[in-house]
Amino acid sequence: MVRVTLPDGSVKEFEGPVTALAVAEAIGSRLAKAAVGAKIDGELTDLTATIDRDANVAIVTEKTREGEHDPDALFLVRHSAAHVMAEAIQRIVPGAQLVYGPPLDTGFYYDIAFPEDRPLREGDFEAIEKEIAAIIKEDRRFTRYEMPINEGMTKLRGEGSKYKVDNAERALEVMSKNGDSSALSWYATGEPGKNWEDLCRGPHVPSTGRVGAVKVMSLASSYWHGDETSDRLTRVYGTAFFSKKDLEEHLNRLEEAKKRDHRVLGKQLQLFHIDETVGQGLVLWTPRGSIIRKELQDWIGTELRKMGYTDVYCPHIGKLDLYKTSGHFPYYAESQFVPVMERQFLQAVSDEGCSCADLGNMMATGEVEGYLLKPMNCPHHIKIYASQPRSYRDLPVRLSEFGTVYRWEQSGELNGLTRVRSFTVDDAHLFVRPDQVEEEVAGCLKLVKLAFETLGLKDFRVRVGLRDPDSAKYVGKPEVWDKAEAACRAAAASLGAKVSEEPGEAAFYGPKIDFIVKDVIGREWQLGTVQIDYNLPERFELEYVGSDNTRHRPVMIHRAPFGSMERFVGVLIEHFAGAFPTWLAPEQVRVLPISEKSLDYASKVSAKLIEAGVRSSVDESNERVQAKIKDGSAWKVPYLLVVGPRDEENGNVSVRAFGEEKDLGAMPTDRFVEAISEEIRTKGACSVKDRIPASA
RNA sequence: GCCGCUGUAGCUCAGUGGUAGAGCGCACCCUUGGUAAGGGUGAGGUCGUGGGUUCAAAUCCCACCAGCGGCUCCA
Repeated sequence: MVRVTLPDGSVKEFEGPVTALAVAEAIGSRLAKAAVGAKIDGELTDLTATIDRDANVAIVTEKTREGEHDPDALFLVRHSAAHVMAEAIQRIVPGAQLVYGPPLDTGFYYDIAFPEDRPLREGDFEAIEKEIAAIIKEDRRFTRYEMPINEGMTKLRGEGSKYKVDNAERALEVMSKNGDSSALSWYATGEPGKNWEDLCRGPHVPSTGRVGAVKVMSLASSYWHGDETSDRLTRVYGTAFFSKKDLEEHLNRLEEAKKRDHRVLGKQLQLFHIDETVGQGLVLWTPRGSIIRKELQDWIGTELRKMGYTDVYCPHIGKLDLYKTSGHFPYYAESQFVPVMERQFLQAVSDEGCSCADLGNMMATGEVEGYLLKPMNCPHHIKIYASQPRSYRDLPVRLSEFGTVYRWEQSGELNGLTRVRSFTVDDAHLFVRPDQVEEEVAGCLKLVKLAFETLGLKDFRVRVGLRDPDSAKYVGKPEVWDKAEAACRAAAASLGAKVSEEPGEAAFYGPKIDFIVKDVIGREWQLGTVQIDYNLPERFELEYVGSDNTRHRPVMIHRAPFGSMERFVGVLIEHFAGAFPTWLAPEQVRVLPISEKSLDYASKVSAKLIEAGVRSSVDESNERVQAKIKDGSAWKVPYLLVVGPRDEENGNVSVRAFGEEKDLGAMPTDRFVEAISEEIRTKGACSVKDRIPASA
């Protein structure tokens, strides 16, 4: 007797072992038809899986009861689509060896080793999709079969794919760790031995016909086991849905996301420019983008003064010795710009024909002195702290600077504003007594929260970056690290957001709390960060005099609520899709005269706004107002003021707000100036729109 | 850094061995128009850079530079 408990709590009893499909049938024939898989005691399985003991069983169908895509169903369809695509590709390129093909959040990929003389090209996509369509049409059953380990390994070795042998070995390793069963499993699409098959743990949808719509998306390269010294593989990305309609919707969403891409909008809205003549990853802030950056900077600066920070300014370079003490040089030499060498050494080096390695060594030993473009601001700030004796009464000392740093990122990593080689950190370093750490960290987190909340950034996660116990790249004693990590954990827990702990993500000098957001194409970027550091104070022998009149070591807190201005603005561009809130908008108001006759009045209105500190301009073009509106909308200007003789007579402006289809009606110019000033001052907490009665 | 793809007018893109194209934008003229494109005329490109093949190269080949998608890295 097998008792099956269904998700609604009801129980069905069966004489003996049953398949999930039989359970579905017992519930209803429509459900059995719609079923693509099952969840047995929480584990996703094939519909043909046997239930031989009492269990909780849920039948997985395409959509949930609420009509949404079921993530488990999507997993099944994509995992199955990966098989179908692999078969299609092997039909087209017979020598292609399959490596690994997992489902992803948005689709799936298959890593494949292609013969050198027959690489896969994007031109092959059409043919692959045609084959896929044919395989789907054949509607062959996904058939699972198992083999004992020895027999299975013999079979795999006989087939001669080192990748599959390796997959099996890895699977066995995991299985033995879990004390799991002792069989390898294959899935044939159709009949084992007759049709195409792949070593796979499953599960899959019942048949290829259930894979509704597949699209081959892109090609990329990868390494076997992610190891760059190992085989290079071709990663074929695809996505799959149960229906063509869902696939099309997904592709449309991708199109829409592309329009929000900060690199696209940055060009379109003239927010920044990256010029290959200036250099890769070196951002030129154009006037419009500079306004956004400066508004953010002024705002956070005001908040910092309220919180007791003081501003400092530092040069962009420092002597190698400074960075030897801090630990940046030579350990991070590869991720920095090469040092600037003093002239006399350069001369000597060229005369003596030194190699790069020699030079590196000489710089490391101090035989040759040079300067480093600063990869971080902390060493300079530390020296400001150390420039005078400090009493416990002076602490915390909070030094802030929008400091520009330089890092030699790998060329393949550079990406618009989000990964660059020169960026400005909204940096500050707090030198605190040990008893002040908790409160000061809390203050830093409060600031990050304020920044994120004001801008409406809700979709982020918090990561506590801990040290990797197996790595030697960290400086400082384990006890000190334990203390700092405990402090980070406690502070993060107080945030009330989803927090994950990730070993290996710490800075080399200490653990950190990072705020991470996703961009429009799903890539994650670290923005704000708060880091507790017991190590640099040690390395630089920082001190303060305590109430006991003896010397003590301060603790440092590194923090940057935005992270870097470049990355933060990049993320904001995507967050707002280029339509910035009024207080940040490069152009806040554009006045559109109905004809040349109203040009004077338009200029007067605009002058009034500018006088009140609003960024305003007049569209003087020889166009009809319709065209001016279209143009103003394209630039995503928050407010367009249409003015004609009618408005001039009454001292009015006719207001049109970005994103509103209809105009909001006329209002006295002075009142508009007042309203928008208020909107800007409150950073959008109140809006011009609230003050205008909608026009009839 | 590695693999793949791409590079044509300010922007988006077509052209694929035989004298360089479109739309938008820009300039000028006409139009003086009340809420998402009024009309006309014109300027603008040694086809990313450098080599090579060819009677002839934007087009084919090689190298480099840059961008894109990944991988790897990421203080």
